[in-house]
Amino acid sequence: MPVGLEVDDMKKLDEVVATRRQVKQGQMLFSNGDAFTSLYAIRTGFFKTCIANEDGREQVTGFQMAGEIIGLDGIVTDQHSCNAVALEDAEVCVMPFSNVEELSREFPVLQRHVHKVMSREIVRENGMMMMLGNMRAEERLAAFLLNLVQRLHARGFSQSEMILRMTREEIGSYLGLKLETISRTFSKLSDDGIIEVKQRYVKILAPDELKKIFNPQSCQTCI
Amino acid sequence: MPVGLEVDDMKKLDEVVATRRQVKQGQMLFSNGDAFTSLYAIRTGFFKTCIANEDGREQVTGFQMAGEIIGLDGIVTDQHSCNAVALEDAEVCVMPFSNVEELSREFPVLQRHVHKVMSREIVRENGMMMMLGNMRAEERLAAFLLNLVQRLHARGFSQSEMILRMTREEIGSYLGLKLETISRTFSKLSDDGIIEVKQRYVKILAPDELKKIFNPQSCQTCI
DNA sequence: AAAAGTCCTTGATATAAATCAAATGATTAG
DNA sequence: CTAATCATTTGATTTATATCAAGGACTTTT
Repeated sequence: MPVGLEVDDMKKLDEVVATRRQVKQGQMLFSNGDAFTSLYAIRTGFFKTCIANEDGREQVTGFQMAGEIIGLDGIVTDQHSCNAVALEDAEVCVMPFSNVEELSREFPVLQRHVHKVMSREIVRENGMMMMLGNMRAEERLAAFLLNLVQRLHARGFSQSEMILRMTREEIGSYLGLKLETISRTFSKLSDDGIIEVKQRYVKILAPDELKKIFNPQSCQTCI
Repeated sequence: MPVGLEVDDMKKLDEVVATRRQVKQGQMLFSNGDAFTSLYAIRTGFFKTCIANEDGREQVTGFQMAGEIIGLDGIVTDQHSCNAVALEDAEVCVMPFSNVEELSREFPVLQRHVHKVMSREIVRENGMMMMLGNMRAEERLAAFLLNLVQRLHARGFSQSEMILRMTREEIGSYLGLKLETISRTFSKLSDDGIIEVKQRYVKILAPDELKKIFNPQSCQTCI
């Protein structure tokens, strides 16, 4: 994944991702309390990570798709502190963390890459704190849809259409809202002609309007 | 900071933290957009990190005290994405990140330490998402106070008393609440005899009651 | 094809926290 | 020492979202 490596070096790096693992829809890649041994690079499929309170309340902490890394939560205590659930059949590369660390010492470019992956996750979660602490339901959903479609587009999919892999309840949990609020907000955006929604299918009809909801200042067409 | 090093190794590590920097109360150690060059280990003082929306809304993303590391947000883009503001006169060790990376390659124990620091921050932010997404005002403030006093106690301070370094507004921003709600919740906890509050001074009178509010299940004395 | 189970939508009502407002208490500047 | 500013508390009211409830749509099972 990191660039700037020689062919021979690449072979060494391949060792780190030698083994793969299939995860069926609904199954867990790892769960809270599991011993931490490896990071996982998602090859195909779609995951959610979530944590649960003692009194049963659940918080989805992220949705991850192909090319993204999960498992970073386990490093600090050598135990995972969240559950990683496949929302569709998935395949991951298992990257034993001791290998990752060993090769990071050998290849500065890999080391830098690992650091960036972790920093990116910290910055993402900072943004989530802003969402959860300051934004209204419509803003949260707009930001969520824009982020999702942008990540899908970066993987070669449409920049306006998508099939959601998660339920309204899971979106709600991620955004700190109840499923009814998610549903109502979808309906509102649909009534306003900004998106088209049919169950899990979402089409963004007016991306600039959506951006304006998320962030009134930064809209391209309304300056 | 990491353990398991020889004396000679320690000297090398000292190089990484050779320079120090004073930050006066109210001043910024770094701010959004600044080039990222270094991590900072807080020697003395107290910081907040915060991000600001384009439309002026501010989210405090963390409070940091002696022994903690700030600046990890800058790694991913080589630019800082938040502001770090000293809430009291502070001194930090400047750790040029290139040195940190270089020495990490040489000393696996340091490498592991850096990874744990980053993972800890990810896990902390996961917990904040749970707070902001699922908990009521009283639970958030209880969790906040317990966390703060626990960190202070780990540094040799009282396990029941503390002087807050931040305003009600900053606590509110961190917890996704308005300052009036923080004030009312302080008053409620005080009326219930769980804490004593006099402006910035807080004394925890009934720690188990506070834990029960934060997490009804995990209380020691109520099983 | 019918039944059962999810998931989703929508309406009516309740509620926690926000907002607006004013007074009080602390801290800083002159 | 006094004025001025800033931080905090408290009350009254509003509001966004949660909760409760019911029906509808889609999916899976039999």
